[in-house]
Amino acid sequence: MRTHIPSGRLPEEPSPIADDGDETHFCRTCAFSSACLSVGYAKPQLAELHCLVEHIGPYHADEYVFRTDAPFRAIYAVRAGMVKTRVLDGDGREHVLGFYLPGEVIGLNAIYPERFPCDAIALDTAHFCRFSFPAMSQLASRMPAVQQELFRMLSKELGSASRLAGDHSADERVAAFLIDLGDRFAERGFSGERFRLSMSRGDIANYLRLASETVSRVLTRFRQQGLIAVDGRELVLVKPDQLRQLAKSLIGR
Amino acid sequence: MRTHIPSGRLPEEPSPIADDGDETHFCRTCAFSSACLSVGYAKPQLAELHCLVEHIGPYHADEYVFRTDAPFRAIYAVRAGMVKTRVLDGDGREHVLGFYLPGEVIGLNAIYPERFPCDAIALDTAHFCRFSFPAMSQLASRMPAVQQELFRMLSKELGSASRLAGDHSADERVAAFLIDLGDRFAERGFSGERFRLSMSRGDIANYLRLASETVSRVLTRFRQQGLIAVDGRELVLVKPDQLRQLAKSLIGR
DNA sequence: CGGAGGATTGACCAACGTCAAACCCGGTGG
DNA sequence: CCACCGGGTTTGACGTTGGTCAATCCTCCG
Repeated sequence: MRTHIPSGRLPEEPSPIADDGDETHFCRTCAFSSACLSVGYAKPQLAELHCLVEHIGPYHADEYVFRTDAPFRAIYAVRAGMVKTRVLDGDGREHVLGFYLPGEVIGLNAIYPERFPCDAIALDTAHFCRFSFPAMSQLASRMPAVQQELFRMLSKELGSASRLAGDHSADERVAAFLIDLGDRFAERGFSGERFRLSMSRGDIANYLRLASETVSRVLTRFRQQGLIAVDGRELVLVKPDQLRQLAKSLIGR
Repeated sequence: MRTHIPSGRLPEEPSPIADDGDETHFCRTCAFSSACLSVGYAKPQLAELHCLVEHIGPYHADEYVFRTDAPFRAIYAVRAGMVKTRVLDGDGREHVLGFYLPGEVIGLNAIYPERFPCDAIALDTAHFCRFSFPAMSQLASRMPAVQQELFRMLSKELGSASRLAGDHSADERVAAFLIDLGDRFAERGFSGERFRLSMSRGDIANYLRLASETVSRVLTRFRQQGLIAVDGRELVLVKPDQLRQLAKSLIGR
């Protein structure tokens, strides 16, 4: 059974697309814009960053952005759409490492092995900025703010990876997942309480280490309890505080 | 019941201690030595690294090296002994993020939040090198090899964090844990098949998301199957290949 | 209108957690 | 020297959460 989502099809929400960069401006949501702008680099320095960026896309749902074992040459910032990264284990079971929104960066886990340790697959129609990593680290040597931003991104991702590693109930994990996604949408200027889950229930399950049936059941229960409203992949967090309460053992401190 | 470990108390094994650094030499196992030496930096540059290092310790078992929420100023390389990092969740349950051997570095996950997101607790008598992080990143800007090494360490840790996040049976997780530890001992020049588990069964359990009883049961089963020999915390991997086989869904791609 | 893939729901089951008892070892003090 | 104590470890019995299998439904498409 479905819940009718209150005011229809999210008419006035900005779509989670930030494809607004050009030759001299960063996309509104870009992970790197803050690295430079906030520290006051002027246009000429920005140009350096721009000249190592390559806009790629569109990729359509289910298309690979990069594949496991491909040699690592670049990191990718999501400009529009949504992606998942995943590994397939020996038995062919999928483990989803993460979902990435516009403004977020993928490929950082490939630096050490010098090959991508995972696949990246578009969930939506998605666009990216590709940053050559050698060029990027060279730039980082000259621009401490860029270096700092790379350190921060890596460290941040380390934090979220270990959050998932904890052992928690299905309810806690699903609640934490919804809250985290909402917070990240909000961080990028979208609504944090009303958004689209571009991934399938199976993807969510493979991310949270649950069976897709369990994800389904938990979502249904949350809906019955009035915590959320779901219509297919459209989602509203009706009682975010209560969800956050549920999730607090995971979200941590 | 206990297995008598073949040749007694590991008499001729080098103890996992690498406290052999001085004012002009790195410890044999140091994570940073390769960053500089392998790229051919001469003594003067090395001196720069040395002057931002501070030797601290000894810490005894159960002593804190740093605590959750303490402001982040430095990263720590283990010189001798073993440490765990851990978080306590809302209900006071412990989640162990990792165990660290001589030559490995802790504190990288504190860069982004600018506070330590976890406690670090000695399991043994342990010594450390403390590297001021501001000084370190400044140095990284001037020495690409240092910057590169930091990126690599962060990326590597990201890899291991997501490995644990997968969903696997208790057997697979314990096997992977033993193999991983052995590989890391070997990487640092110690025996990879005969070593001491400085942490309690409970610590292992909190790391692997199992109950300590389950860890105990799996270890006894492995012993009965002749895969390992255990005497308290002394361990021998009798059939590493078979363990690696068991662990492959976790270790591998 | 029909087909296909995802989502939901239900019934059953197994892996692992919980609770509890016994055990082992090292340490301490009489 | 030995008895006692205490924490960690092992082992056993049992319960619960979430996985598996299967049927149905829904929705998006052609």
